[in-house]
Amino acid sequence: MYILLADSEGGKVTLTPLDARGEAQAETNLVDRTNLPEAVRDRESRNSPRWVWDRAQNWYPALLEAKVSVERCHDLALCRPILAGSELTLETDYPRDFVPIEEPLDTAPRGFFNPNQQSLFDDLDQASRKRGPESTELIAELRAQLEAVSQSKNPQRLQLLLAAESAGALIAAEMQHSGVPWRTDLHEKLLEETLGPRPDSSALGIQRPAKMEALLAELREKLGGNPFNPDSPQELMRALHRAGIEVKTTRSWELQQSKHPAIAPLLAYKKLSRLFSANGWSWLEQWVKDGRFRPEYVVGGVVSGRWASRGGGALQIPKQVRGAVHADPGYKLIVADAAQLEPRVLTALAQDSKMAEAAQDHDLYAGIAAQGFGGDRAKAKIALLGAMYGATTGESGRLMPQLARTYPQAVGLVEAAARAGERGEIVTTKLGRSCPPPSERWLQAQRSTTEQEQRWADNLARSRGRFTRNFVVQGTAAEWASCWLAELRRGLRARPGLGAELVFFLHDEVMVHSPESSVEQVNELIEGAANSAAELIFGKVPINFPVSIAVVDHYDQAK
DNA sequence: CAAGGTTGCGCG
DNA sequence: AAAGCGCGCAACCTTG
Repeated sequence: MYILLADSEGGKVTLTPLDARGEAQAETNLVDRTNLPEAVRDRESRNSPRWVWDRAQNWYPALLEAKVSVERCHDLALCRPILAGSELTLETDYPRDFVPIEEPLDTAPRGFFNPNQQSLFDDLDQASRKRGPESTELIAELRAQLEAVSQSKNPQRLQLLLAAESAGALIAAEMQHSGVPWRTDLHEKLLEETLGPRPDSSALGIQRPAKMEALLAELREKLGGNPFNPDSPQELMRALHRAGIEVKTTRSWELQQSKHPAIAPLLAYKKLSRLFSANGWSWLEQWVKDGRFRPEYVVGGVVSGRWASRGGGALQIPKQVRGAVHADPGYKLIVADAAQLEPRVLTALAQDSKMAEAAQDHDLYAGIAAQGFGGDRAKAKIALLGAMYGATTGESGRLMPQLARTYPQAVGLVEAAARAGERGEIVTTKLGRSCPPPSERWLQAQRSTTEQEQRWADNLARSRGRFTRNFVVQGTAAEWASCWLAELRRGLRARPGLGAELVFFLHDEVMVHSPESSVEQVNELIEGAANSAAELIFGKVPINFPVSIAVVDHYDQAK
């Protein structure tokens, strides 16, 4: 059922078979680290166990490198904080003072297993790898986690959450391994067309690309000819004020309000500057190797359970450069995103039947608009987003009462989450992930006495209310997305002949790199996985979670 | 001069 | 401070 992997003496690894409660089942095997991939492959093919390890990130990249993949795992380090913080385990013995599971790697060179840098560290790999936790320690942790789930208020949901999270750990490693297909030549062409030729980095001084220099010259001239550094907000602000442009910040949206002739070149400069520094030539050199962008994903890196990423800005690939994300010859990129995921999640959470009617429409916002906003889609969208984010002023705030009248259930749910957060309580997603409790500082502020302090405390309370309001929706949406991803992976593994690979995931969007001949079948898997995810989390509910699928050659053709 | 904070902007 | 949630990163700027 389970096999636990742990470091042992002298470069050996223990494989410990365990039963469903984490009790040792058969004898422990000791294998040499170099023989581990073979051993894993063998056990995997025989009975497809659930692999247990301190963290997938410490084991799985090396297995993938050796062309060994596994179906299922239990990632102790990912599951621990979920259980320690969950409202559902409050009455269990699982310790709530969350201490992260020790990281066995030297953390100094970040992304140690990052394939982008592996060549630099190949020799150090074995030598500097500190031993991970002992198997006895890990077995005890597994038992404690399994017991916490079974004693919890809802074992099924927590079990699903932990399984989805662990599947996420596998998928993250696999996607990092495969990488996003990236055409360096197309990216360079874009850079050259937009910025001019690559500046010579061997020359001294600041090197701006030609088109940035040209815009800068124009900008300086229109601001009166004084030299200043446009990349310094302070200097830029002074230069603008000298020219009589009275702005409070140098943000683009605010600059846009002004009609001054300097504004156009300034905004253009900012745009180019962003491309140059965030996704320019040095980004390409650092992150794209052999036609693949291999970001490091941090599963559960966001409080709400969303993934984060480290290095390369993987979750912020600008629309501008998406043309460089390009399918290989004979392949397509299948880009699928869940349509209006968060409002649909809210509908299911609140079991708001009126909103469920609106959700019959593939375009939920259009459905809402038809029901209560005179067909004005933009208004409906602003109102709904405002409800989920906690808007109080502006157009969004004004639309709230109207929304609350039409959808008392849905609005009531987020309002209740907000009030709980303001009181300092924790709130919980559908599958049992709870938000962090308020900090000591926050609690202390709430006990303050003077009027001024109390105003600040109210401010903090409202701010926490907006956080908890959004947490239940964003967190449950993240759970839906994890299940979607895991179900899709399962489908793809069951049909290896398709030759399709998951290569990218972004909150509510997945990208599959698929041979052209497999596209139709992959699309079916994607839609099937979405239905499965909805049913796993919410059961049989009359709310659909449609996905929009684009089959393209390059990413900027999607949406 | 390294560490940490702020500004601004990219993404959902 | 673009009305309201969640992030990462580069560059500038301040602090120790």
